[in-house]
This record gives sequence, C-alpha cells and structure tokens, in this order.
Amino acid sequence: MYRGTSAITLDSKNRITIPTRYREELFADCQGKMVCTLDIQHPCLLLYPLPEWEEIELKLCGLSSMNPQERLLQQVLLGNASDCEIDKSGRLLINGPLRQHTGLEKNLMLVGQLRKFEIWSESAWQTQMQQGIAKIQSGEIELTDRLLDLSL
Amino acid sequence: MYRGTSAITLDSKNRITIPTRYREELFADCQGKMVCTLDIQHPCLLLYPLPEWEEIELKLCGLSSMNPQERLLQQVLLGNASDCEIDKSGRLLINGPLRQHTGLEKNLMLVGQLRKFEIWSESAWQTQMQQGIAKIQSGEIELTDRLLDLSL
DNA sequence: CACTAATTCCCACTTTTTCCCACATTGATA
DNA sequence: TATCAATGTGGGAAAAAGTGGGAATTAGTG
Repeated sequence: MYRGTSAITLDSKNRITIPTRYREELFADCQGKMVCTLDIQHPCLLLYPLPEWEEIELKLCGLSSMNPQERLLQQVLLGNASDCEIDKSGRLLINGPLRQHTGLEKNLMLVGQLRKFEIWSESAWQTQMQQGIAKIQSGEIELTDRLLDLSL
Repeated sequence: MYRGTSAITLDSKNRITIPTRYREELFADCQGKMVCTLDIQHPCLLLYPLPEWEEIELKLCGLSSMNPQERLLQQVLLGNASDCEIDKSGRLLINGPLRQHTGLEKNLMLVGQLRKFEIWSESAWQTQMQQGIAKIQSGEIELTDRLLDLSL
C-alpha cells in the first residue's frame, strides 16, 4: 500500500525520481513496470503498477462502446495510458501529452493512494488540500454509510 | 491504551521525543513503526501504531474513487499519511507538509487517545480544552444514547 | 546510407537524511 | 543539599538519496 506525499521535480529530460522508500515495494509489485494516465476528475495523473492497471483495463473492457459516456471514459483513460518503466537509477519518464494536459511544472507532488499514485503540480495539490480540508470541516460532506463507518 | 498529555518540543531537525512511559507499549504494538496523518476536524495530527493505521487504510480502500467526496477523504488522509519510525533515541520525525498544515511551533502537546495519539501545538490545544470544557458545561452537548450510557 | 534527434545509461556533485555521541536538565535518593 | 541516574536536547559526521548533465546507443528521417 502506497501512502504519503513526496515533493519531487521534473528534470530537463522530463523524468521524475521515485523516492527510494517506494522502490522495493514497487519492484516486488511490478518489476518497475508502470502505467501512467490522466485522471478524469482532477488536473493530475494516475500512476499504476502494471498488474493493478491491467485489472482496471479489464473493467474498462467491459464497458459498452455504444454508450457515449462509457466510450468517452475508455477514450480518455485508455487513450492516454502510457507504459513507463523505472530505469536503473529509479527514474521514470513522463511523456508530452500527459505533461501538457496536467500543466505540470518543475515542482510536483507524488501522492501515494493505496495501490496507485497521483502526480500533481505542487501548486495544484496545495490548492486541492486547502479547499478539500475546508470543505470537510465546513460539513459540506454528506455522510454516507461507508463514511460513517470510518472511525479515525 | 495510550492516555495523558505530555508537553514536548519540536527540535531543529523537526523531531519529537516520545516520552519514555509510552515506549515499551509502542514497541510491543508496532516495533516503533508508526503513521502520522492530518486530522480532518481539528488543526492537529494523528499518530497511529502501524497495525492500527492499517485497519483504517483497509476501510479507506473500500471507498469509491469515482465518488468525489469519498475520494477527497482518501486524498487528505492517505495523501498526508507518512510513515515514521521511532529512532534509537526514541525520537520521531514530523515531515514538512504535516507541520505546515497544522501550523506546528516548537512547543507541542502529545495527547494519548486510546489506540492513537494526537499532536497539537500547545496554544491550539489549550484553546481547544478551554472552549471544549465550556461547551460541555453550558449544556451544548446533545446527549445521544451512547453518551447517556456513559456513567462517570 | 548518412545525418539528426531522441533516449538511455552512467557518473559526479549537492543536498538531505540518518545515526550517534555528548551535554543539559530533571527528578530521585541518600 | 549534593550526587547519581535517567530522560530530553542539540548538533557533528557519515551515509544515502536526489539532481543534473555528458556521452553512448538507438531510432527516426531525408
């Protein structure tokens, strides 16, 4: 399970360094083979270990291409999915279309989210956190059964 | 079960010393492996022994990332969850994002809360206690069945 | 087939993190 | 009240991780 936020940089060759604390687990999960695609709700990227992604792909495969909404999801998620492999120095290449769509700058945040990561530009992530916390504290969150079950 | 409040300090390398009276129990619970994350209601941090945290993570894992509210909770809680290990001199590192979000200064309070700890800046904790006690005494507390069952 | 562009690999520098030792402070005991 | 023990605090030094860039290899193009 991946968790926590790391400040990382996009270097002049459009690579990011995966923090060492994740590498061992990543190598066990997927030998460094990962898939990066666009997020559909936020201006960020999603980074999956290959086996995780393959499960999602299977689900996407089950959607109907006759349903315009479902087809759109397929187009966005599958169309942007790009194979990335962690190189020998623990770095990973982020290709052009992905960078542009997210407006990635030099300073990024790599955010562990259980079985995947999110990649945000640092400023967007901070905004997301501030607004998100404000929203939760103001009680704008509707408490579903699943949420009530959370006792922190 | 952890209880009680200890005044502690954040040193120049952003470490806190865990009071000795907790160490033995902590070591038995998690060999010093802990997870620290943001609280969503108050400006404080939550510090869990790893096994405790993993249970919460399991619940978070069951939320749907397609539901914006549930995803927001995942982002805030998991995204800020940081692994911390108690070092050989009984100290623990609090990383940047966590410090900033909580506005931690040098003087902190470590508050035992059963299976976890809360970490407050000293001033915020005092305010919380004063206001909280005032609220309870003024009868602003709605007595639910669970509360009625408490007999002190 | 030659030339250019892009990618990958690798080395070296810089910064950060971790470990460890020593001093200060507190509290207990004689 | 002096002394000892135990805990808390600070900081130096070693190790590790992050970062940038050169050079070699591969792929793409005219």
